[in-house]
Parts: sequence; structure tokens; C-alpha cells
Amino acid sequence: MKIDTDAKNDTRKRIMDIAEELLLTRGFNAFSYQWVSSELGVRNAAIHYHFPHKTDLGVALIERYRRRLSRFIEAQAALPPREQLERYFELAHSYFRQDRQVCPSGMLCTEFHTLPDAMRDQAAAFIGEMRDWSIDLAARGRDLGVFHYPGSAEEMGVLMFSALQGGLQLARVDDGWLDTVKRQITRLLGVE
Amino acid sequence: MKIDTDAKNDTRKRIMDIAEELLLTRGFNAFSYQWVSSELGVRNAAIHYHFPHKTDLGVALIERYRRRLSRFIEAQAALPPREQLERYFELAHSYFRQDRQVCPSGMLCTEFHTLPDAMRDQAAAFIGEMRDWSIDLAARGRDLGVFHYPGSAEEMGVLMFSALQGGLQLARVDDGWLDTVKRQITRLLGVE
DNA sequence: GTCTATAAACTGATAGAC
DNA sequence: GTCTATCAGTTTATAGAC
Repeated sequence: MKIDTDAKNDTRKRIMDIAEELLLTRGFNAFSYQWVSSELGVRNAAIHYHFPHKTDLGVALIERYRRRLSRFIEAQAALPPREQLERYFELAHSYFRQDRQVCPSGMLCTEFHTLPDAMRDQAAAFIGEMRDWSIDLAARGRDLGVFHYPGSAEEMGVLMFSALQGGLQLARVDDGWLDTVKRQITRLLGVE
Repeated sequence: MKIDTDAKNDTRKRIMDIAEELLLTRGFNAFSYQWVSSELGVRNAAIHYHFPHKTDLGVALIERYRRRLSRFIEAQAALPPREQLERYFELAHSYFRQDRQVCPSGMLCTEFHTLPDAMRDQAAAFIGEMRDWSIDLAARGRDLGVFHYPGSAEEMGVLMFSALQGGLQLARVDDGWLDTVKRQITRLLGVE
């Protein structure tokens, strides 16, 4: 088995890190290879060496989100639901803290109609995995008697995901928005 | 007093209608004057006559949303809360039905960091008015004994707005998403 | 791997004829 | 009001030297 992670290639990783920040603040259509290359201190042809087409860069970014999400889910799988909920909130809030980024799922959704097919496929898979995990959290919390809410776990999970995604975006206009959404979700889950 | 509405000038209105569709499907950064002019059957210089800068077009679109919202709020102000909620849902769903558009607030939020100042100001005002109305709905429904939910009207109003905005975007990936969000909001409002 | 140089297409925008 | 013609700048992308 070969080690074939992004860390293998330092420049490749730095390109992705810069592109990720640009994706989550400005959107995929609102940054160019020039933005990445000048930030990295190289010429734009160097970026094309690592990612021949911009689509390749976009796909690589979403694939990395999916791997991260997979690791995140695994790492907190055994925690009690209340702490899982805290991690969920912290995940969202960490985007906001970093230059008022939004969740990749939200950015990719609003740009969805403009994305190349390969990116759309990856985005849809990523969003499906986020939804499933949110539903699992709602289900497990209820099964363990920690959450008490009306409707099915699927309905509550989808609502939590939607509200956090919307709240993260609207927080760009009003600082307190995300905290309000977090607080109200906690209440609606009937915690305590 | 002069009559100075958009309807006065037919071409101007048609430009705005085309640009609006492009804004809500693709985003402000992902369409150009060429897209509008070719759809309208004129040359791009004709668009510049009506809107010298693209920013002017963007601002005019958001100002129109604000006027429409103002009329919408007035038109349904006297309705019972349950019907107001239905209209709220229908407002969101009408975007989805039309080529899976998203709510302007969502598109403008994800593109926020890339927008010119004048558009940002208008977008923030529009979003604030949407939020206030959602809060008013939550408050009035509770006052009239129709809604029963934990937390303040502000918290519930902000949550409903966030969830609908997020749900509308995520519906691009999964058709049933928006309906699920609507159903769960209704439940969480403790209707019936 | 990164560079220079360049291509072809598109962007927002303007001048001036009709 | 719309046209033709054009501008300077940017975009994604490639060829070939080092």
C-alpha cells in the first residue's frame, strides 16, 4: 500500500489550502488561478501543473471535505449526543470564525447550476453524507432519551442541517444570528 | 409627484426580469451583460444604456425585492397566522418551482464578500426586513394562541428563516428536502 | 516543478454613428 | 435607444525552456 495523501506533496496541499479559503469566502466562480498563485508566490502555470483544470482543483477540494467529514464522524461516534451536538455547532462556528466562511455545502448549493458535472456529483455526495449524519445524531439522541422532539429523526435531522447552513450564511449580515440558531435548535431538541 | 416605477420603461423591466432569473439560478458573479443581452435579443451596449454599471443592475434588483417584500407583508398582514405561514412556505416554494432558484437572501449571503458596497448595503437591509417579518409571524402566532414553541419569538423567527433558506438551497440536491423542512417547522410551531 | 510567453475567449465598459 | 466598433483587463489553459 502506497501512502497517497495530499500531505505527500507540500505545494499541492498549500494550493488546496489557499483555494479552500477562497472557495468558502468568495465562491468557486469568484476566484481564479491568479488569486491562488499570487498568494502562494508562484506563477499561474505552476498551479496548472498540479491541477491541470480548475475542475480538478474543485473536485479535489470536495473529496478532501468528504474524507475530513468521514474522520470527524468516526472520531465522535461514541460521544454522548449532547457532546455530539456541541461538536456539530463548533464545526459550523469554526467556519464563521475564519473570515466568516460558510459551510462548503451552502456555497456549493448556491453555485450548483454553474458547476461542472464532476463537481456536482462530489457535492451531492458530500451533502448527502452531511444530511445522513445529522439524521443519525437526531435518532441516537432520541433513542438514548436525551433529545425530545416531535416528528421523525429524519425530519429533525434535515431541519437542523438546513437551519445551521442558513444561519451560517445569514451570520455574515448579523453577527449574533448563528448563536441564535444554535440556541433555538438546542431548545427544540428538548434537551434537559 | 412623477410616476417613476420600473414599469414605465419596458426594456428596463425586461432586463431586470432576465437578470433576476440569472441571479437566482447562477449568482451575480456567474452571469454577464452578454447573457442578458443575447436573451433579450439586443447588443450588450444597450444594457449599459439602462444600467451603466453592473452594480446599478444589482442594486436595482435588490431594491425591487424590497418593494415586493413590503407589498407582500402588507397584503397578508391581516391573515390568521396559519395562513401567513402557508404564504411564507409558498413564497419559498415558488422559487424552487422556477428552475430551482434560491431565495435572493441566500444567494446574496454566499456572494456577500464579492459584492460591491452599494449591493451589500441593500442586501443587508433586505435580509433584515425578511428576518423582522419572520419574527413578527412567530410572535403574532403565539400571541393569538395558534403557535406553541419554546424560546422567544425572535429565536423562533430567526430559526424559521434560516431553515427555509438552507432548505431551499439543499433542495437543489434532493427534491424532497424543502417539503421536509416545511413539515418540521409546522410541527415545531406546535400547530393544532 | 517552476518559469516565460502566449493563446483564445470572455469581462465590464465607452465613444460615437444612426 | 440601439447600433458598430473597440478598449483594457481578466479568465482558463498550453508550449516549451530551464
